[in-house]
Amino acid sequence: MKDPLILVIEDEESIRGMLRMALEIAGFECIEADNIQSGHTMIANKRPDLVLLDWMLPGGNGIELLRRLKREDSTKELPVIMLTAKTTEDNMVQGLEVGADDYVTKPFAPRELIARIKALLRRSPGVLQDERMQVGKLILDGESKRIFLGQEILEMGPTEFNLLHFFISHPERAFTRGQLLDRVWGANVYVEERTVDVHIRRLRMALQSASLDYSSIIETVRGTGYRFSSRSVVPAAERFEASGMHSAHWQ
Amino acid sequence: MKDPLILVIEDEESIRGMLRMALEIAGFECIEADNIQSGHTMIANKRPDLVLLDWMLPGGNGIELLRRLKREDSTKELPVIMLTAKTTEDNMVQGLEVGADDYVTKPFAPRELIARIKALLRRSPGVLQDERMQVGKLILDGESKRIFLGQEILEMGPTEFNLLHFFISHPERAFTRGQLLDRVWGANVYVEERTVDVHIRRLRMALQSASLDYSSIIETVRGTGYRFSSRSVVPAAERFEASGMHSAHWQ
DNA sequence: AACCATTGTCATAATTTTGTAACGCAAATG
DNA sequence: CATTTGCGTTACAAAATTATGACAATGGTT
Repeated sequence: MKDPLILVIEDEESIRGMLRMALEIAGFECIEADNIQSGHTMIANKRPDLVLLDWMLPGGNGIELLRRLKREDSTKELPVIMLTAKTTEDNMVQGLEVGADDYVTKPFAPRELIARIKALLRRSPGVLQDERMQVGKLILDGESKRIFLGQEILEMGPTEFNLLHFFISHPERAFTRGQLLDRVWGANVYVEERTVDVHIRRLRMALQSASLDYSSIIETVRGTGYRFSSRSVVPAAERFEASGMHSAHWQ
Repeated sequence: MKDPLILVIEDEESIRGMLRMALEIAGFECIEADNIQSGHTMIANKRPDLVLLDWMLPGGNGIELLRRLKREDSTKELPVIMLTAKTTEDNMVQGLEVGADDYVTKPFAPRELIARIKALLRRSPGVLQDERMQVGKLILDGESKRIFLGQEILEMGPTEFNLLHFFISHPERAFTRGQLLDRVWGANVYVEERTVDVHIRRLRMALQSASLDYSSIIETVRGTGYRFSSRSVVPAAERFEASGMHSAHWQ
């Protein structure tokens, strides 16, 4: 999985440096801004997973930015940790009230900061996930992270699960290996394109149970890549029912 | 078991937001009202398990609503926690006199609030604690805080008990280590994610008696976390019986 | 104070999953 | 047909992820 991206908005060069080092050691990607202005821009462009925001900043108070972030829907969910020099209760309270997800007072122990960052980050991924989709007798349950074929549970690795998840939500459409790598493996991951073939095979293998064989639901599009198509396996009757909901439905 | 439903009656948007986040992380359902009026309506319609009531509210004092709630039989039992900005003894006393079950002064630590909510919910029957749940031959008795496997009593530490309690109330669903930390250990607890592994192991160890071995009822979901699934241990016949009660029932 | 149970962390072992390379067949090309 | 190109398969070693055992800190008891 890709390293989480942390944006540090802090004007003091030395503190930024320390933070960058601590963050990178802990395995985070790190980008920096030294003022509200560029900080806001970076949030819009780089889409960080979390923001460390200094309380006092030139060109506008830090809490001002925080307020703006929590007001906009697009950034409302973005976790923000306030960095404050003062220990006064006032600041903390005000920060939390405006919507900071946590705050840390300088000087802070890097270890504690990292722990808090992790604590916040672990809440993020579970938001956009748990759906349930079905095509024919093939069911993908995002909650339990399982695949059912009829009554049986299919065993497969995480990558195959993600691949199937992507396919089942983008049916009847051909993707190149490159597209699959970008959208299933994630951008900026350098992996041989032919590796996709191997995972396609593993997925096909997994798509057969004792009684049913759905392996051909993933079709090869020669010269292009692969396509998930229910036409090849799902009987006509079921197909009609499913197609009405764009080949998948949730319950 | 369905998550307890908490109603937050509070006019300040930012505080509501913070509360919602804290509550949801702690595993509660959350609905909100920004004034006495709609708050009262929601209590009647949604039947929350507990109410967080701000002291000062537009359209009628918060304590006014509290008084009304405690007067009516239908809502007399409904636990209410007052939120007050002032630390003055007066308010607190007045609130408790009118029948608030607890009160918390702002600024409050989310952790403390959650703890108090749980403490209150424990008292109301059938909501949080005193339940008895069963999956196969595994029985969790909330009152005695004991676990039975068939005839035997299983020994385990508090954390393992809580973990099992959480799992048994949320079966057939995969959780990340982070989610487990948030919901079993509590929000705002900074613990290494790997620690979950260790407790899972301890729980699995505990889940075997002399005659029965239920350790595999906790499945590891590679790349994600863990899942409590009765499929692996409970015979089909029993499974049917249990599933009808959503895999758990209480007395 | 000594003891015991419980916890959170590490270090290390055990397993699974992943990415590649290699080989052979099948489908286009001409 | 002979070639070339693309894909399916298999086998492996590297990389990730989990399981496990040990240990020190903590907190409560006796």
